[in-house]
Amino acid sequence: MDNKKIASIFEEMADIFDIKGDSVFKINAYRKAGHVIANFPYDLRDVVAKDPRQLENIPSVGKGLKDKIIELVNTGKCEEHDELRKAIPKGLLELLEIRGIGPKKVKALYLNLKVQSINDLKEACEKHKVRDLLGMGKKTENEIMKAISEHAYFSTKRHLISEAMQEAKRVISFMEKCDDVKRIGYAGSLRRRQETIGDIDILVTVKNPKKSSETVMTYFNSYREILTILSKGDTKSSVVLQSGIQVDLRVIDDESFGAAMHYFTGSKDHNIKIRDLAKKKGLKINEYGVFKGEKMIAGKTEEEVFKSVGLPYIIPENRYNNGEIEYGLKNKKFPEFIELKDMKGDLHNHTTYSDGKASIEEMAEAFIAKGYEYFAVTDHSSIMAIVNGMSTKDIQRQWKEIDELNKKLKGKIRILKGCEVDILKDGSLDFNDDVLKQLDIVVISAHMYGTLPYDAQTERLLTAIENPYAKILGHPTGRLINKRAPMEFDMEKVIEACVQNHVAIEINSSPSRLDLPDIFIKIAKDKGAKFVIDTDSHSVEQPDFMEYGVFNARRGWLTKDDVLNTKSLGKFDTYF
DNA sequence: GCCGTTTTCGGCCCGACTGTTTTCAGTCG
Ligand SMILES: Nc1nc2c(ncn2[C@H]2C[C@H](O)[C@@H](COP(=O)(O)OP(=O)(O)OP(=O)(O)O)O2)c(=O)[nH]1
Ligand SMILES: [Mg+2]
Ligand SMILES: [Mg+2]
Ligand SMILES: [Zn+2]
Repeated sequence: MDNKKIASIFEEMADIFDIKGDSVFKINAYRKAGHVIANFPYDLRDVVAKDPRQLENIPSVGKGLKDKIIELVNTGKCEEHDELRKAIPKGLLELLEIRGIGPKKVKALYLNLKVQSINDLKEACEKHKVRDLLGMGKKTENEIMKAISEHAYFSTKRHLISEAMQEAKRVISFMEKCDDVKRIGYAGSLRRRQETIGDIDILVTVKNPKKSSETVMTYFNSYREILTILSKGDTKSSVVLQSGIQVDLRVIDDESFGAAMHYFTGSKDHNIKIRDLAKKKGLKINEYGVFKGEKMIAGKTEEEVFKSVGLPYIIPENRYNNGEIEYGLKNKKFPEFIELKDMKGDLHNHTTYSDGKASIEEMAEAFIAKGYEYFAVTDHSSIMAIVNGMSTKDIQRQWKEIDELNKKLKGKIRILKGCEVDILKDGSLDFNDDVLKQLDIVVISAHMYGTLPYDAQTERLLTAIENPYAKILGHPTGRLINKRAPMEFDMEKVIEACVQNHVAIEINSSPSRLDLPDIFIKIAKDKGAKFVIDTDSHSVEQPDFMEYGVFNARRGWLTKDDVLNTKSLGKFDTYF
């Protein structure tokens, strides 16, 4: 019963309350708690074991949910949840996945037509029974049919940020060709640089909405990659692209740029909190501006919006209502978070010596182009035979090549000798000490035995971290977004061991890893950890991934000083 | 169900689009 499971139970309870028609505020409370718990960095099992009263300090958890969490942790289930599940057929919940179908329609379809699954719904539409229900008609039926086939065709998974970003840039360059567009930019989770992206949100401003919005919308809907147009109005249109990703376009008066960008960047929880603050000050904030009565008093820039509620500018990466607003109100100023330009090197990369696609020299050229001072070559160790892991002979041959290249590239870049050495099942490392002690950089990574039980996994990682040659803990959870779940282990213990043993924690920038995950970065910093931000490059293009790691580091409140590879050679090795 | 610089009750963000409606509910952002 980990945090994610507890969160999903509260979210499911919210859905069932919703279908039953319970209080919308209670439903929101369950949903919010689910969301907070899914992103809560401390393991609730530990909180319950140490001091269950602390649960009430979690925002959105009060007396009621505290008891439910305790029940879930101790017994593995929750009585009220079980009763709710019995109260409705299981298949009703999957109906909510269909676009345009919400709790009210689910209830009506079930009560009137005995619809209990997506299949039932499809049949009901085909037999034209849905159109007879109150509030539904022929068009509703058609839309549902369309939405069902879309649901069957496209995966419901969230998108990698790298892929969403590419798609967004194509849409934006198309939209830029429309003369009526004044300013354009991506918003939503993409602008917040969230680890995964649900859809692409794009904001367009125009000089004269009355004159231009229709033109802009029509132009948008002519984009050749569009599969379906979901909606089209004066200010807003949603479409689905051939690739299955949804694009939401919002068109607003350029005078409202700041308020619109703030609204559309979110997150939703951040927006709600900001609007609530405004309300308490006698103001109203929406996407058009900040209003005192009828009068717009701010909204040209995001800074104005924040200022109206007493806040300094908050970077998009941090807009989650998970502490940034309280901090801003109190301190009026944020730390200077790390930036991409602070990076001086990359300490985890692969070459043709294992599963990389480029030679050491080609990688060196790629990093020189980035303006770095140094990079480490860290190919796989021998147990990773499936990715051509290196034997001792291989790595010795590699050292020779690095020595020669370092002579050749002197003054341009410095290549460090390293290895991504596998953590074996017992926590020992996959090279002997003779090899390890000659390396500048030892990244220790677990690629195998990812499904060991919680305690065994924790012990294994601790043993590896305590190895005197270990320098960097590579992609700590081992997750592959949408493909492989993170390993289960005691994250707090692992972080603490890294701090004690002076092992830097990697923030792996590869978009399918993003590991250490963002939610743990801040608690690791608070425990005194040092970090490296690496790309784990396997080709000359992948050094570009660095920005994704930096964005996550910013979300984790890291400054330059927290990250070793913002320092020059010789300035960070003392940590290891 | 949660929460408190209007503290233990009475609020809880605010708005666009669609389809069906004759004034708005449902869904979504
Ligand atoms: N005030 C307010 N703003 C919202 C609400 N829902 C969405 N927004 C704003 C903030 C969101 O970041 C933005 C885009 O909505 P999305 O549904 O696309 O969410 P977002 O991009 O944050 O995450 P995603 O990766 O798409 O799931 O619209 C809401 O209920 N209230
Ligand atoms: Mg979005
Ligand atoms: Mg969206
Ligand atoms: Zn690697």
